[in-house]
Amino acid sequence: MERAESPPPGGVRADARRSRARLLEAARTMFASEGVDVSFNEIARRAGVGPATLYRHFPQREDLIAAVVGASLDEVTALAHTLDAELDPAGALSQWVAALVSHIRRVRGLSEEIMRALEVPDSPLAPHCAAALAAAETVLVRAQQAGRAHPEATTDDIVKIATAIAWTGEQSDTTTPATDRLVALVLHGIIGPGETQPLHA
Amino acid sequence: MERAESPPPGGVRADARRSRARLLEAARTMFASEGVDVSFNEIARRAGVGPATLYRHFPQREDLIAAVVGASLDEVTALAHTLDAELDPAGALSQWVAALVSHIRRVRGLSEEIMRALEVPDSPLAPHCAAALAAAETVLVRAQQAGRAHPEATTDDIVKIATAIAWTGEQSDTTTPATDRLVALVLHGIIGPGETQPLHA
DNA sequence: ACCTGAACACCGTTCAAGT
DNA sequence: ACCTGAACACCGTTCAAGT
Repeated sequence: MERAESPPPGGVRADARRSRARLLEAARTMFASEGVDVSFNEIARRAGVGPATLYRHFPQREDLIAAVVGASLDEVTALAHTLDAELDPAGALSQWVAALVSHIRRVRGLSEEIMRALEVPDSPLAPHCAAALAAAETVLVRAQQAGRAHPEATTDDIVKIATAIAWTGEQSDTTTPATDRLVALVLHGIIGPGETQPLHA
Repeated sequence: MERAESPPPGGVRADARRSRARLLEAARTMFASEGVDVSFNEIARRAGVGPATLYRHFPQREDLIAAVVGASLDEVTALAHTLDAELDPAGALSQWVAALVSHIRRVRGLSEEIMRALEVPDSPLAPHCAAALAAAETVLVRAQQAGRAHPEATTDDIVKIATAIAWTGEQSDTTTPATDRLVALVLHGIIGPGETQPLHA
């Protein structure tokens, strides 16, 4: 979906279009290498535009973040339906959570942005979060109906816990297995009536 | 325990002692109100000393943080033994995790520091984390021996998950019940063989 | 031995001026 | 309509100079 703001009558000027594209490209590469907390001024520098131009196109930092990583978040959302169709209830739920965690982990600092967007609903990232919550409902409800998920768990719980696990070890590039462990542990439950399945999901 | 650095032969000068005390006091109040990410310069200003004096006493930001909140962390550590003596295995484990979460939540930004300290072992906060891990072992092992905790769960898992939950909602002052829910959910397990206990711990 | 305040390079953000 | 570069107030950190 496109920006809701109506473009000027004569259409968007060519230089504006070009600036926006360069900013997005610069942000994409810098987010991927340095994380979401890179200097705003440096993104502008890298894009070859003035700082004010960056602010004109993306008034809030989160606007830029949403423009860059929103689509990637939507991918995970879409994945839920695939998993739901192909796997058993418990499998679909746990695979989806694992996928969500690994997606969030791909950009340093993203977990914090998502957590904020979950709390303040007028964030630019909020629509993508809402979509993810809807996707979570698909897999969660099915697992609950099959008696394979706690009946009181909510989609909010699921997404928050996934985000929190993704945040874990964000400081020092912990390898994926470490967070996989936590996902498995959380999903299988720490205190329970003595199930002894091994932890590797 | 005191700083390992040996004091100068003539003892610590009075003004140095006073500066240190003022810095700690200023940091304590500002950490409590604003969180751990307050401006270093402003702490110095509040303490009535120059910036360089702050750096002299606490070369790394984490040195100051450890000096201010270390003791509070040690309280939770001590609590483990009390709970262990008074409660059943599962109760002691879950109460301790809940206490850990609520302690970390009292200072905004602290969760991030603790997570870092868990990963990089030469952090000034690391000793306090190590103590907490040892305390976790007490309650965890007992719960495991009683068959009330996953046999493959480690103390590292416990403390990391608690820290991650504490981080949850740190952005927007979520009320305690919200994190209590997550603690209960994580402890009881999301996917398990159909236990239907209610979520309020 | 310890403190001070000025200094440096940076940051986020805005504003007047250009085309 | 859009961009520019200078500007402002701030930050973390360091350094020469004081006592």
